[in-house]
Formats: sequence, C-alpha cells, structure tokens
Amino acid sequence: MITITFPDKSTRQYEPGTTPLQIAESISTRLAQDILAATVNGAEWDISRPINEDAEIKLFKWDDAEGKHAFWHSSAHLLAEALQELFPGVKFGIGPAIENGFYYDIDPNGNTITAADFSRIEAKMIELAQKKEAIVRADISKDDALKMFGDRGEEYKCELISELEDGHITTYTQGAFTDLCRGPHLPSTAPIKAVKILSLAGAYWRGDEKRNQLVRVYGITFPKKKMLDEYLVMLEEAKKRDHRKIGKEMELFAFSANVGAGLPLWLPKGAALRDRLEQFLRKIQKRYGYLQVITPHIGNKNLYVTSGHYAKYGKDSFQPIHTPEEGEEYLLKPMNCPHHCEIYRSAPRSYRDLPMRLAEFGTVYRYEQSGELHGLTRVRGFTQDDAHIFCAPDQIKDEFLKVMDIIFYIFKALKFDNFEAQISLRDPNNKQKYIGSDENWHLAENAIIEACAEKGLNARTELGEAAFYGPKLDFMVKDAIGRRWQLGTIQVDYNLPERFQLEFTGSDNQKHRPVMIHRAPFGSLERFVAVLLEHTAGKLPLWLVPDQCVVLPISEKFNDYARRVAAELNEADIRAIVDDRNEKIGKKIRDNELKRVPYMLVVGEKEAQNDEVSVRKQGEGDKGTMKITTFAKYLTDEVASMINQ
RNA sequence: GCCACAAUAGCUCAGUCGGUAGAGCAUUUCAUUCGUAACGAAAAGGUCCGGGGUUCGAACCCCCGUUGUGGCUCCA
Repeated sequence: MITITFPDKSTRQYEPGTTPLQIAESISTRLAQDILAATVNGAEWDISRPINEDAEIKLFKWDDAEGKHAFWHSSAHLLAEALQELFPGVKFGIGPAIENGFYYDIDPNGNTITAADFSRIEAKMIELAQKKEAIVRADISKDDALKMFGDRGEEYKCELISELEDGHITTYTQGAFTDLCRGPHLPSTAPIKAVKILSLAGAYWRGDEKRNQLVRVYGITFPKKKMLDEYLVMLEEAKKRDHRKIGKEMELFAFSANVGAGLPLWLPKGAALRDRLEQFLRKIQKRYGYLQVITPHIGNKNLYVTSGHYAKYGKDSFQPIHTPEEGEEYLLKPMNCPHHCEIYRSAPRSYRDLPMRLAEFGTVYRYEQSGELHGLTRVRGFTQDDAHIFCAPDQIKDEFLKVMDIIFYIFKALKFDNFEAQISLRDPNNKQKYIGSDENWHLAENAIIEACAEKGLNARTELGEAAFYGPKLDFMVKDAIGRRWQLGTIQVDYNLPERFQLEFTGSDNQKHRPVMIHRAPFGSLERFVAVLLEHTAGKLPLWLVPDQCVVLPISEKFNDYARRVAAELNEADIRAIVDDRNEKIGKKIRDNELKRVPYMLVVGEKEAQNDEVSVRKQGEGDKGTMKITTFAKYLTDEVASMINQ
C-alpha cells in the first residue's frame, strides 16, 4: 500500500498504481466529476496517471488556475486535432494554455485559414470532443520521437525535441492526433462542451522576429455552454470600457492622421483632467521635498552620446534634427534624465544638498514601432511624471521607500487596488546587454529587493527585464480586457552619475559619486489616464471628472436661474455647466446620465423661488431638494474627503 | 517592423451581382415651455481614407500608400 497525504495533512492508504481520479472517487463522486488536474509531490500530474509511491497530493477543479490550465491545454490539443483534419498538411508549433483560454501556433503550409473558418473549426472541435476519446500519455525515446515527428514533416516539433533530454520526453495522443507534450492533460476530451475560436494573429516561431512567422489561433473553451455565454457577455462589456471609446465620448483626446500616428491631441476637457492629475501629484511631491524643474524638448546629440542612450537607441529613435549651421545635431528628448543630470551639474553639490529630488512633467518622444501603437497606452509623444533623486549611496533604500509611499498613496486615492509589482533584474547569462559594473548592479538590485521586503510588497522577480542601465521595480495594472500595462516605475541607476561625472563633497571634504533614482508614479499621464478610464468605465472620481454637475432647467423660462446657480457653484470652485437646450427634462436627464455627469441639478419654479436645487445623482436617481449653498458644501466636502485621506 | 483584418455623414453602422449613396443618433430651423432616462415636423450634412489601375461604368475588383484593430517582436 502507498500513503497519500492531502493538503490538510490527513492521510489515506491506496494500492500502488492508483490515479488521482480514483483517489477523488474514493472521497466523493462529486469531487471525481469536478477534478481536472493534480499535483503529486509538487509535480504536475494527469489525474489518470498512476501513483506508485507515497506522495503528497493536491487536486484541482475548474475554479483553480491549475484546473483551468489542464482544461485549456487539452483544448489546445483538441484544436490541433481539428486543424489537422480540416487543413491537411499544417505543421504544428506550440499550443499552450494561457490566462484566458489557449492558442496553437501553426504553419499553414499552403492552407489559408481566416476568420470565416472559425465556425467550422468550432464545430469540428465539438464533434471530436463528443467522441470522448481518451488522452493517453506515453514515454518515448528521443530517437523515436525525432523519427515519429520527422516522418510527419513536423520540423518545429523536431527542433523542440532535439533540445530535450532523452528519457524525459512524453507524448499525448487523442484519436488521430499525437503531440509532443509534457502535460498534464484531462483524461479525455469529453468535458469540453463549449468552444469559441477568438482570433488569428501572426507570431514568430519561438518569439524570434528573424524566424518564420506562424499563424496563432486563439480560442477558449468551457465545461458548460452557459459559462461560454457569460464569458462572451463579459468580453462585450469590457469593450464598452475601452479608453479609446470613452475618450471619444467624453471629448478627452483625439488623434489625427495629419498630425501623425501615436501623437495624441488633448482636447479641452482632457487637458483640464490632466492638469488636475498634475496638481494632485505636485502637491504630494512638494510634501516629500521635490523641486520642480523645466527642461527643453530637444537636446544636443552629444548629451545622449554621453548618457549612452544614443549608442543603445540612436538608430531606433526619431532621427537627429539638423540646424542651418553645419554639423549641429539635436534629438527630440526620449527621456528627461540627461537634462536633469545637467541641472545637477550646474553647481557644486554638498552632501548637505542631498537627497536632491528634481521633478518635471517632461514630454518625451520615442519612435515606437508602428504596430505597437495603441490608443493612449502606447504612443510616440507622451508626458512622464518624472523625477530624479540624486542621493548618497547610504540614502538609497530610504529614498526608495519614500517613493513607494507616494506610489501607494496615488494608487489608493484612485482605487487601483489590483496592481501587481515586478522586480526586474539583469539577465545573469547575458551581461553584455547592460552597461555598468557588476558591483554597482549588485548594490542596486539588493537595494530594490530589500526595500520591497521591508514594505512587505509581494513582487514578482523577473530576470532579464531590467533596463540596460539598471534594475527596476514596476507597478502594473490590467486594462479592461486583461492586458497588463506598466504604470509606476522606480529605477536605481549607478551608471548615469558615472557617465556624467556627477559629484558631491562629503562631510570628509572628499568628492563622492551620487546615486540616481528614476521614478514616475503614473508612468506617463497618457497611459495613466487610459487605464484610469478603463478601470472606472469613464465614471471618474468626483475630484477628477471634467463636469462635476450640470444644471437642468425644466424649461427655457428657468435658464436664467440655472445660469445663476452654475455661476454660484463656479465661484465655489465647483465645475458646473448648464444644459439650456430646448429639450424636455427627461431627455436632458437621459443625455447627462449617458455622459456620466455625477450630479444633475434640476431647477424649475419651486427651486427658483427658494434658491434651491433638486439633486439627482448619476446612476442613483433623485436625492431631494436643498439650498444651493448646502449642495456646494456637500460636494466640496465629498471632494476633500477623496484627496485628503 | 512582421502576420491577419478593417476604413462609407460629426457618431454608430447598412449598402445585394460592379450600374450615379442610405438609416438611427447628433446638428440647424420650426413647433412646444414641459418636473427626474428619448415629444413632434422639416432641412442640411458625403474626396465612400488617399493615389494609381481594370472596366462603357468602381464604395464594391487589382496594386501602392495612410490610418486603425487583434496579436507577434520591441518598449530608455
């Protein structure tokens, strides 16, 4: 007998060769129905794969990420099986489960697959799933695997096999389809009841743009039809929260092909919104001892040769601007740091001046690849809420912690509670990608890791994701359809101070080199506004929203009173407008509800006589009548409570 | 940059087989003066993304470009 230990540390005895599925059956039939995947001694395990020794076991259902993962991984194989039948000759790349569904990369090998084929593919997958064929795991030697896939012309699979270690190669087969795969998988395709092919895209083989581009077929499957329907509804809802749509509706920003791709135009309401965000940040930064500076939008090319940016990005940037004078070259500034280094250098610095925190809402220009541009989240001209902190090496951690405080304050004020943190370190196997000494990299990386530990921040660590000049801590937030965008960033930099020969005089009267911290809590105003719009579905917090209230006269007879109300509110620094269109009150309410104006103030004869307004809250309805001054105080207090927490 | 797809009125979109361009909303005018989610009537509104080609004839077919969308690659 073998002893199986469950997560709650209880144990049971089973015959050797018992499968996780059989173990589930021994507990309850319901569990046996729901179980999709397992781990055995921490290793991923098919629920139909025998266990031959004492083991700790975990069972996973649909609600567990591991359960969905197995379900979608098997679905990817089902997709491949369907494609193999419908498009003979296609060659297969890889087909993993992803966060929402799965994909399979294929070389069409002469076939053309378009969106018009989606329903055929879905139908074929359902047809195959209904055969309830077992998904069978098999061990295979490297030579046999190479022969088997080689005979079928599966060049991509052969490439993968050639890099695997003999003795650890497995295949999974269902029906006529066999795939090179590590698993784990469902015992059969039977549980796959609902299928949706979502999209087609190009994807380079092994993510290398120098290699073949394959066709990536994205799909998602569910154990119940109803779950698919709900998912599709959710996707539709998410599309309504797209910041590009909301930005247009709210008249915040626009693009023009005449101005150029990726160059946003901020409309009056959007510009005012941005200004409020800037004021909000300025106020906090002042509290933390930041000094505002202003620098030009261009800089001499030599500045970027000194900084190292020209060598790294010169070819992929907007090209130098030439002057009438021969030999002069200027670059649109792609970042603010070199300018700030020059500000630091403008006077001799003492240890008493440090930390020196130079802040600027600096507009920068980067030549992003055309295919990368996306609304306000990826643009070619944008404004960073940038600052550079120059400090002594022993001040790094303390400054780092203070920056984290600012970022947390902002995220809290704007209710970004689902952010993720990522520590990006150097790729230890590819050091030539980075500039700077090993020693400095160690110092900087440790400063970040220690600061996160001290704050209790649960950050993911990624190797090879660091900037070329230093490691960083990034804060990411998801958009409406689950794409991750980086917002805030903090980066430690030993290299620029070196390159710009920055110095300060220490208490020992010797010259020392400062360390630099780059930081931007919003990241860029553009991306931040975009993500904010998607998070709030355009219902911006009261203190940020363009129009806080709209006065709605019952008829044109009360337009004068409505204007007086708005003027009084404006006096109290409340953003109020008047809807004096010749429309019925129901129409005005509907339109302003759809425009997401937080408060509507209905005024007619009763209100005009008593200096009152009838208050209606967006999405909630009638809130009763009150004096203008009472409403003004109510709204002002509400705003104050949001930003002075 | 690469792959795939798209672009028609201010917005959302229809436009059959290649035969001289259509709706709703918004706008303007008229009528109405209204009490908490759409009153009515009329008018105006088009470089069918741009350029080239095929054709007696192109919004529609072909080529080039621009911009956008979904991915990939990239992201100082």
